[in-house]
Amino acid sequence: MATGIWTALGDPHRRRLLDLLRQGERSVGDLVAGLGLTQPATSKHLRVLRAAGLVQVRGDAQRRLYAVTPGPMADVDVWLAPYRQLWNERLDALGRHLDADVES
Amino acid sequence: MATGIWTALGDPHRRRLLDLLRQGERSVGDLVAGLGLTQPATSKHLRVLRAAGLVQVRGDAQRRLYAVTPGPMADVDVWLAPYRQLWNERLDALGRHLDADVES
DNA sequence: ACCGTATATGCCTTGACAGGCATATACGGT
DNA sequence: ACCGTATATGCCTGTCAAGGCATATACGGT
Repeated sequence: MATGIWTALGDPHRRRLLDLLRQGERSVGDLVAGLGLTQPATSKHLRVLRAAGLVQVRGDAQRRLYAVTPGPMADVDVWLAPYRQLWNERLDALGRHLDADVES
Repeated sequence: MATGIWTALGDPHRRRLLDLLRQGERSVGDLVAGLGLTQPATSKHLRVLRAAGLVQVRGDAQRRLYAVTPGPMADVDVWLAPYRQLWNERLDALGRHLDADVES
């Protein structure tokens, strides 16, 4: 059940992997090239992402095609939501402040 | 400049701290009680949050009152945005699928 | 000046994680 | 059956972060 979504997203390499996968399915080889890490290291990151439910795998002959499954990110989004409201309030306040400056 | 926003938010205790601070300013003592950790451990978490620009401190006699400054979370939000679009598409697709089922 | 309260910092141990290399496994082609 | 390609796993090492305890610092009251 989406163990460690934050941990999974905490690593920059893994975020980069997801960004690469946003363009569509990619083989591990492609991802290795895109990451600059070794193949084993890349595979391990993919494992973490899979465990977190953030990616899906599909076998294609000896290749494995990964695709992003963003569902679990909703958890992060949900946590973030109340704060989004907070920082929007502050931006609004800033906007009003600037408007007031202009008017004065 | 908001170093390690993901790292800062990665720890559950720190997220809990932020959730506590969402209600308003709190002293370290209050936060210690709310966390269940020791006071030094709590202070260290607060240090990380401060370094990430997620909280602000204000001195009040010997107490230090912390308040949340959610600005840096926008970075996370920005990163998340394209995926939000992705999972909304999927939810929409699911919705259409269910509608189709209902219609059939 | 001293003391108590509130908070921060230092030191230490432990556990988790990343990444490299070597190796195992999966699979198709011949 | 064998081989090459593609990917996963095991093992090892270094790094880093968390949390506990002891201690330093800040500050107000007396």
